[in-house]
Amino acid sequence: MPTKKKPQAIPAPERRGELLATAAEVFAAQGYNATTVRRIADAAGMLAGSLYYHFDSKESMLDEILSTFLGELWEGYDAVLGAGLGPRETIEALVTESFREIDRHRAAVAIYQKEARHLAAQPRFQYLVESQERFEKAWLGTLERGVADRTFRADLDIRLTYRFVRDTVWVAASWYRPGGRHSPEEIARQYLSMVLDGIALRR
Amino acid sequence: MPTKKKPQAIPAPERRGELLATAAEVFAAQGYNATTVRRIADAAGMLAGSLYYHFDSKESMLDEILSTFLGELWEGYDAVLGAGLGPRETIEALVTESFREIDRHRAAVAIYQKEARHLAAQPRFQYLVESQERFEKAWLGTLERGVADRTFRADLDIRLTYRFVRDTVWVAASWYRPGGRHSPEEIARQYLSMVLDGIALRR
Amino acid sequence: MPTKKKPQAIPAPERRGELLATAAEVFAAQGYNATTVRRIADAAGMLAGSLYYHFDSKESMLDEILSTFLGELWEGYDAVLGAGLGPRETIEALVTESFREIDRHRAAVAIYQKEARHLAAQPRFQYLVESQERFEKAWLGTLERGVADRTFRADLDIRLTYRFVRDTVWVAASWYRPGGRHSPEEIARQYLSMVLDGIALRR
Amino acid sequence: MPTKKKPQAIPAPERRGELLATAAEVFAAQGYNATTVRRIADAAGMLAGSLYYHFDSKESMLDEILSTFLGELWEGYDAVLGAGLGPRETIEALVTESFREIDRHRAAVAIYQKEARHLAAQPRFQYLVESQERFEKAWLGTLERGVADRTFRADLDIRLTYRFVRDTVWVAASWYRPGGRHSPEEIARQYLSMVLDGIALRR
DNA sequence: AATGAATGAGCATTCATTCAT
DNA sequence: CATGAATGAATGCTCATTCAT
Repeated sequence: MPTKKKPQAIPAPERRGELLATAAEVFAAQGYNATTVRRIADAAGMLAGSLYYHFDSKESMLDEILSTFLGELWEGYDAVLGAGLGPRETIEALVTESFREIDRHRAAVAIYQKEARHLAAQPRFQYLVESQERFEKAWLGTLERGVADRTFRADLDIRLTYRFVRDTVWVAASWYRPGGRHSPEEIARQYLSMVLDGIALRR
Repeated sequence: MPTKKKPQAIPAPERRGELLATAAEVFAAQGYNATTVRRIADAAGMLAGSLYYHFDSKESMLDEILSTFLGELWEGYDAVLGAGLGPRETIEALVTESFREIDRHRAAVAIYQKEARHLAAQPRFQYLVESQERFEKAWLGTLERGVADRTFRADLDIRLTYRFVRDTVWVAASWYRPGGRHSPEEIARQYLSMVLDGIALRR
Repeated sequence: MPTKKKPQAIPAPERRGELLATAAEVFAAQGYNATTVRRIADAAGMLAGSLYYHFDSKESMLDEILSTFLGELWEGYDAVLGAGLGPRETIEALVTESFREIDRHRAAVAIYQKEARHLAAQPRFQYLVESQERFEKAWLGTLERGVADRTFRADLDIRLTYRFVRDTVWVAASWYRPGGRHSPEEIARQYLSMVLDGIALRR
Repeated sequence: MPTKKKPQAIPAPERRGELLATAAEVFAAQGYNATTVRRIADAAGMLAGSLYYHFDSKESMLDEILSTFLGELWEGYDAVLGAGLGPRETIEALVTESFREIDRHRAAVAIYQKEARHLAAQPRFQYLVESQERFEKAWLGTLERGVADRTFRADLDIRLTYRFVRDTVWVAASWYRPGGRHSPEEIARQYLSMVLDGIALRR
């Protein structure tokens, strides 16, 4: 947790961040719907009603958690996509960036995995749909470039391949624990090795 | 599926099955907790209270859906595991069987993915834990055999590899729609090709 | 339970009686409100809905149980009250008759004790109020006669005495089990001895 | 009683007490099962859900009402039983204490009378059984001492006598209204006179 | 900033009752 | 006579949210 908040006057935006981190952890552990505002408040050491001084609603906490996460994710992705790398290097960089993101925002990623689909139906979470579309465009485009320049195999259904790679990376958030045996970079390397070269021994 | 039953003298135990299929569909679409008994009843064309003539509780519907699914899954898996196949053929058969299961029980698989973790804490759903342990033993054992006999690569963390393969297969339930472009067997073949040989073109 | 019902044709009024006895037993054991129609049906070996062939409603079962009991009770009481006995002999006869009634209709008496007060508010059970009024008149009148002719003590509040005697007798239904150690007449004798002469040893 | 609280800074734990008194009154009047949480809330001038801010459940209200009552009852009883009185004086003191308790906790006593038997089956209300056993031991023991020292008659079945005295006292709660014509002590005196010496005039 | 108390809508579940067969 | 299936109103309870202090 960040520094001690200053005695007074200043709005203490850090408090927001702390509370959101707490909320994200609980949402990830119990699921958004199953999480009561009271449990978040308990975890934050306050009463349920007090959260409403900081946030409009339970939903707006979720909103802020997800949009903050997606903001940072796209910062990283955009840097990769704008770097002019080849298809294979782009995939490698995106996967590595993804595992770093899982490391930094594990709770947010887990929430995203569980809740994105049904949240996407609400206007408020329209940006989830947009993000997903950009996401698909970036990955699918890279795979297509790779097939075209013979980096990737041409005999696979490309949408199936896209889903394979995408899922393969992100589900890791469901078991990944920051500070565990493997660093995000190490996990990325192993995953890339499996995705690119397969698990069968080459002869 | 909520097709109206024919105006004949249908035996009745089928009614249970119909209702469970309806419930599974709704659970899969909205999540177990977010699904109200009323919505299930709506989908079944009856009133909420009427469901309780057939089932003890919302939870017992979930229970019956999951245990039925796992029962059939293990029937298939046990046949594969008892067939005396080599590691690669075993993995191929398990993956194919899994996609067939996704095809037959898409809703149940989706529910399992979303809810298994927190349900496992309840005594009533202890069998989820047991199933998961058997599952892990079967897959991990096969991978280890494969590493030993040089079917699979020895340079990968084996637990990471297990998770990779496992997740890779089952998340497919989140996008798979029965009756779509690809048959389960076709999807299995493509997934196996990616998992075993990778997506990179071999030189 | 009575004789085997005849093969057909005749409406079998005995069946009603059997069912009412079953219902009374369950009402007495669990309380009227807490008793579900299903439990009565279970105890009678049929399904809940089937009871409605015999009775209009759960309430009408209760009604029939109570009115039958009160009918028999008043038959006995009226015989006593019309016999021209002295106050002490009247009290003795009423108490003895009451214990006989408890012996014959234990369930009904227990139900009466628990439910009469709040049932009395409903028009349908108006007869409970009337019965209670006749009851009070009979007992109070007898006690007053006894005070007047110096059979009973004059130094006691007569309404208090009435309640004392009345409650004393009827609560016995809450612990009395037919076929137990004491016959109704034996219990009546002991109660009368206590009520009339007290439990203290006379010097 | 639902008197509006004064517009001051009242400590708040009193609120619990007020609500419990209200609930007890309703339970006593309608029976525990027949009482809806909504009716209690109505009587307290709030909505049903609001009660759950103060209490865990309807059952825990009942629990608190009964255990509070029994706690105070045993405080009084223990003082009497520890005072080293003779059998007759002990009975007199217990009866007087009981009527005082009825005066103070009329609703709780009435609830106890109606519900204790079936509540006793639940583990949560085990203390009702224990209390009843201590109760029986105290009364039965006192009666036995009295028979031994020739204070009480030897020609009566002692268990029957116990039930007689016990019921005789406690049913009074069903008609007693605090603030009525007779003080608890006056009623106790009359009851004792009847129980000990009988209602028949001595010659 | 936070508390304590309350709101009100909604939920899973129960149950007396109905009715076609 | 009895069953199987359904109804619909009510019940205990939960929970996001509000607001005066």
